[in-house]
Amino acid sequence: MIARVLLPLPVDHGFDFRVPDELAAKIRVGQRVKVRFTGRERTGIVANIAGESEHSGELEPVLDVYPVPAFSLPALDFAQQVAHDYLAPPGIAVNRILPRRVSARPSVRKFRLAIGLNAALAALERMTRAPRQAAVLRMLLATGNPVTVSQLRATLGPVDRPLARLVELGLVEECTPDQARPQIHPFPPEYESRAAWVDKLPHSGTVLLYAHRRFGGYARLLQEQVPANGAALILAPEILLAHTLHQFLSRYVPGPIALYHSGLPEGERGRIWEEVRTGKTQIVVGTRSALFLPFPRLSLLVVDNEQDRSYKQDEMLPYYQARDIAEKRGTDGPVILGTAAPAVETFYRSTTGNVSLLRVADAPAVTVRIVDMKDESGILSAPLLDAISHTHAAGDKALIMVPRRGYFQTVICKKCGRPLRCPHCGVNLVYEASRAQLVCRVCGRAYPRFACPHCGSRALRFVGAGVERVEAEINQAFPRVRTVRVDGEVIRRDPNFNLEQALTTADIVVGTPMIAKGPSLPRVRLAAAIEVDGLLAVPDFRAAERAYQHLVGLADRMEEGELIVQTHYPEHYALQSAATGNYELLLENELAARETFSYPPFSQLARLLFTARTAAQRSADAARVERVLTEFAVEVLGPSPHPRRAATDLILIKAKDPGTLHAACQAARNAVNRLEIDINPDRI
DNA sequence: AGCACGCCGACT
DNA sequence: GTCGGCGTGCTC
Repeated sequence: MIARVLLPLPVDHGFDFRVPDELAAKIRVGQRVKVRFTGRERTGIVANIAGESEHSGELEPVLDVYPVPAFSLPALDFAQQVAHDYLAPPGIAVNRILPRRVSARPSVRKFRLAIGLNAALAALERMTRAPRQAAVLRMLLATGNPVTVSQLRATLGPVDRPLARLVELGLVEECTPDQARPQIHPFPPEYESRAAWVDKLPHSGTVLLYAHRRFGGYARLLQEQVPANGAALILAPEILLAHTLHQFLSRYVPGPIALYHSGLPEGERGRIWEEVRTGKTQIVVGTRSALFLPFPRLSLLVVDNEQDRSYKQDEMLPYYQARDIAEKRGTDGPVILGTAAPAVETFYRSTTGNVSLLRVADAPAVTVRIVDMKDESGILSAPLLDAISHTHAAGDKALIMVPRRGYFQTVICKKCGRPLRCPHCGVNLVYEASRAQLVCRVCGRAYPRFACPHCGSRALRFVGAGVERVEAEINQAFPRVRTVRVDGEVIRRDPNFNLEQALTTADIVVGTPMIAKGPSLPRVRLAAAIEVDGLLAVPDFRAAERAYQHLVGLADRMEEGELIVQTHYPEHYALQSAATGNYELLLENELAARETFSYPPFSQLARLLFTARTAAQRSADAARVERVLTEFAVEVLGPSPHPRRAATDLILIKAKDPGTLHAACQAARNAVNRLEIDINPDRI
């Protein structure tokens, strides 16, 4: 008996190992095993079990079998299919997808009072010499609901000792998973009309659900259309949004709902994985990685905010597009692609047949005003300043979106007119206001004393506004308004950052487009998009579409109110489309442009990244690949240097159909060594 | 991925 | 004359 094992190596095949008799009864396809390979111990996934091997040499024995976590057969097939479709080594893919271990208990531990309210109050009275225990008890009393340790820690500091003592005294107890579930609320009447689309939903196939405020409908779907033996998976593009959706659905849907994403501790992910495989957990809310969970049968699959670029995995192999592979995941019921601003490619598919469209006319009560900046001076237009002061006077909140972090967009030499670039990376430097220095976003080098590297001049001009500069301008114009800045840096420092929470103490949020994602926020009555032209100018064929999506997303963060769009190009179709709610205007213009230049949906794209060390080697590799590609019906663009990654060149290839693209990429892979393949990239 | 094998430049 | 660079190929 032999086992074919997929090891985490950049090769396209598995390796055979002998199964010793004592493991023969135990070993199963999909399990993780320990083997000795090239002299060292490694773990891999069993892809096959067979009588004998075709390998001619001696076989090493399987050393150990780990029964859990394990792939189910369909889940293993799916993972291998994805690896194949995206030309990723199957061993790397399956070993990344399967969690490494299973923890016994949830890492998110919740505690609640073990005694009645009055008894707790009495205990609190007596607790004069244990202030920390008293604080914990007080917080549990105040919330009434189970509280997580991290919540306690966030407000009270270290709580492990007092908590343990309180449990010992019998005043507090740890919740079982069932007890930790929040109370189920009755479905609010105002959601009924928003959820009406549920009755019109087809029972199978891919559905583009073009609607605002979709959460209520999802809750109803989970209640009504998931059979007792079925399961449902709901995807959100980011961890934060998955959290929000999970919280919402947990309030209205009885039964446990698991949350699964890459940010969870490994053992926790393994625990949920096994609960899903054994059918114990039937409803999961998660990010793209949840698509690989081993559901025995899936009755419903939702990809919410299908247009979001976060569905593209582009940090590590396999570089898959979750929205696309969701349709290959296989369900008994429908695959719902939910959005209020459909991706052009998805909407186009709904007009050509294989996706059905369910469109709900329910735009929120937001008026859009486009301000022509040709008539304005400064960064904040007069109408915006006016709107801010009115909003603030009414006690309402505002969101200001700026497409760039930092202070200025760039710094230009007054003498020779060139933007200041990093001498090492060749990309434009950005100004870091807090330390008054220029920094390179690619390599991180800082230039505290700056002069033009080209002509040596010290006379510089700072152009374009970033989030920090807009925040400063608002603080200057409205000294009494409390602002909060939200960008990647803020989130990195505080991963638990919560915009809704921040708005309880702040009046205005100034942030990058990340603030344009998520459900509506209470009391926000004004939103503004500054320097929208910067979004439209991004060198990417999807730039206009993205600008449109950001504007719709920003408007959707208000139940009602006004969106102000500042631009030098007020007649641009993407802005007009967002302002009037006329999606077809965007669609027609985009489709025309993409047909002309042969971009998706009229072609299939792949990016080939050449990563050989020397520039000479990279261009030799690229030339070789170009020669190979002449055999295929593909268009080749480049090579050109990668805009953000040092020592990387890229070629873009366009093909008419996925099959041709795949074959061409395969040939390129075989032609050179240092090559990464990114099929259907989210940016070009 | 690691590791060995193999062919071309600066050194005890 | 060797040490060592990394391009190429293989590992069950």
